[in-house]
Amino acid sequence: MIITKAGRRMFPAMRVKISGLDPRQQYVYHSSKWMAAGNADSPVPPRVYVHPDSLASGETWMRQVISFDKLKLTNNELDDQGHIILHSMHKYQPRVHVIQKERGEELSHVRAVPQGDGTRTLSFPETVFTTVTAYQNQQITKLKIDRNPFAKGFRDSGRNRMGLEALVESYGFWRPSLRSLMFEDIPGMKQGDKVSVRSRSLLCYCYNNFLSSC
Amino acid sequence: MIITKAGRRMFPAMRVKISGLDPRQQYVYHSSKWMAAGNADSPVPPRVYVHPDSLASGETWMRQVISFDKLKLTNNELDDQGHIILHSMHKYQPRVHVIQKERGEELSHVRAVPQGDGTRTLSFPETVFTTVTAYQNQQITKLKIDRNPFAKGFRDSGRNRMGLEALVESYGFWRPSLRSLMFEDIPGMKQGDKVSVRSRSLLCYCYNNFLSSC
DNA sequence: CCGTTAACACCTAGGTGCCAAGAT
DNA sequence: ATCTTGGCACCTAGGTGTTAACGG
Repeated sequence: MIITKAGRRMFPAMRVKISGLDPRQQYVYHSSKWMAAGNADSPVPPRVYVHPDSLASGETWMRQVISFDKLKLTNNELDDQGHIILHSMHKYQPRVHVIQKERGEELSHVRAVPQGDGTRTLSFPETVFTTVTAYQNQQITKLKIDRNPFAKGFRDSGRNRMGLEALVESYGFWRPSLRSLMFEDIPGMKQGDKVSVRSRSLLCYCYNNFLSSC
Repeated sequence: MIITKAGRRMFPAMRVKISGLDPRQQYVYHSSKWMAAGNADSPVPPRVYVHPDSLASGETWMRQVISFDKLKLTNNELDDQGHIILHSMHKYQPRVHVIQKERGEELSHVRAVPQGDGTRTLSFPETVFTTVTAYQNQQITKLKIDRNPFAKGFRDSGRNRMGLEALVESYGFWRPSLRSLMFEDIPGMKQGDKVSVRSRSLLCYCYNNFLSSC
């Protein structure tokens, strides 16, 4: 994933369909978790992306696909735009937090995600990605240009579509697949089985698994 | 103000600075109230525009000017985009509601504004406007073109700036003036004097008073 | 006759990868 | 060497008044 100082979107965006919620007031958080690869060289407190539709009822969240397409990544540790701060050349795994609204707690881009019974944390291993400042692999570049509407200016309309795209399609990843969610090991959290999540837009992430660099 | 079926913004937008709030959780609503001019020919239930920053603390609201520039007006009574539905050739007065968040009440574009001690309703007589589908007065047109960045394509950069603009400037309206707020006569509401509001962008509205049509 | 509509040219605002230049 | 930066051309997305055609 390309990151800059000014902040760029994550493409493709995390898109999720959720069910099994109580039609009560809920949030959806989205955050990023730093994965392995070196010791603690991250002095920056982690941030979360609060979905702009928050605060909304469970009924509202379940009605349609929840898209995090306005989320922006940056490598600027002094960022004051509320973007998710990442380090280049590191591997990350996006996480989605479903947080039940209780009492008068405030939403915040900087505050840590409240933990406890009211919090569900989901993560999909196929959405793991590596941050870069310039693409290392020409096939990833091609894929981004073909899929991202904002990159249409670089499209080579007459090219033959063979390559990784056809390969990945043969794996059946390009169609949304129903995923059971994976609760993380948060102390005191019940591993309730009522919530299910459908992950979409997996295609490009799959490339990140096929190719070691992105 | 121009209204269409698809929905157009109100220009200039309502911009307000508020003080005297308790730094607790608050909303800011914005709605429109139909004024006089004929009997009840409005079978459509009135809508309100919920400021996108809602829900936020009083501290947040007081920190900067609150702009309602994304509010859209429409003359389509079957509108399903949540826009404010108005009738053409009628006079309206925008209102701002400051609503204290209590319990678990939900925000809604259609629900009526809750009334009681926790609600303050403000209105500025100088922001009264008349709805049209085509401008009736060439000076209003000129003003809109000169002030609205999206209408820059119609600007006649070499024109002489004399006319109503100079006239209104002589009245001192083009500078933000501190306005004491006017609480409406809502039963059971205390006329507390702690809240003050600074209304901005009054210039164009003033034209609506100088000119009978807009 | 007059109010309304929809397509239009022209803007603002912002999201792409590219590429030459800079930084380490 | 390798990674990073900032300006760029090229897009999407959407906000203007205009204008001709429409409709009561």
